[in-house]
Amino acid sequence: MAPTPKSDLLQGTLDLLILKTLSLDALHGYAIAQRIAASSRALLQVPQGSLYPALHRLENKGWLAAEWDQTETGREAKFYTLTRKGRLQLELEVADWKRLSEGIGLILAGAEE
Amino acid sequence: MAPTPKSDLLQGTLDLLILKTLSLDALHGYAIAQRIAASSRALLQVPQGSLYPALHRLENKGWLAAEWDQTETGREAKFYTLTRKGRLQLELEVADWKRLSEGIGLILAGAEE
DNA sequence: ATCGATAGGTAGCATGGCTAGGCATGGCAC
DNA sequence: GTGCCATGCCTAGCCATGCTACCTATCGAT
Repeated sequence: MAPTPKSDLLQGTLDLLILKTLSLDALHGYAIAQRIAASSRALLQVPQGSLYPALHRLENKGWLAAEWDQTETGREAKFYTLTRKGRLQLELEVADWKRLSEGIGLILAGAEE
Repeated sequence: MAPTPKSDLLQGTLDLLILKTLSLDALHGYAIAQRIAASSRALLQVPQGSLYPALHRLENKGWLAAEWDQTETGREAKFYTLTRKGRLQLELEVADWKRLSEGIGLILAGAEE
């Protein structure tokens, strides 16, 4: 499949990815990772050991709410939804990302002054 | 000037910025920070407490070489140049950055599957 | 004389993702 | 029927990296 799956992403982007993904659908953790991989055409892959701690972190910050429910296949899973604070945070992180990627883009383009 | 100068950038991008900046010119540390700010139209700003340790780190990894010289204004300053290894590393980091920013772009665009 | 800009540096902290494990269940192939 | 893979959740401990907050020194302009 991908020539270099290359697991690690940059610090700080994981929250953004999770928040954005959950802004479209309430999902359980495992499905979040799948959705991120699918939506990014496998460019980004989130290892479980990064995902679950991140979900707990975001929940502690009040950006996500969790509840146990059943998946379509009848299994128990913890579903996460964005809170109002989470939506605000998502907007902030999107803005930060745009600033950063624009800045880096300028520099990589070799813009002088 | 910028509404939210917002100091901190994402972890992992600093090396890329330094390497790219030095790929165009040999510069001393202080000038690197200025160049990054100028090239990014002040979107990105590197605090000294991040910059100097990073330069030492990159030098230890063999990606930069340093030597003391004089600035145009006659001051002593430590000028850094990219090594061959540094150029290779730059290519890697540029590729990683593209993968990441493309991936995030897809997700923010709401691409499904 | 003093202040801002130029130029370099350090110590210590906090964050946050990774590796590497573990646990449990369900469905499918053999 | 049993063994394995996918699904689903989790934690401990490490380590890399950038940040804040300092310090030092020189130079030019006020």
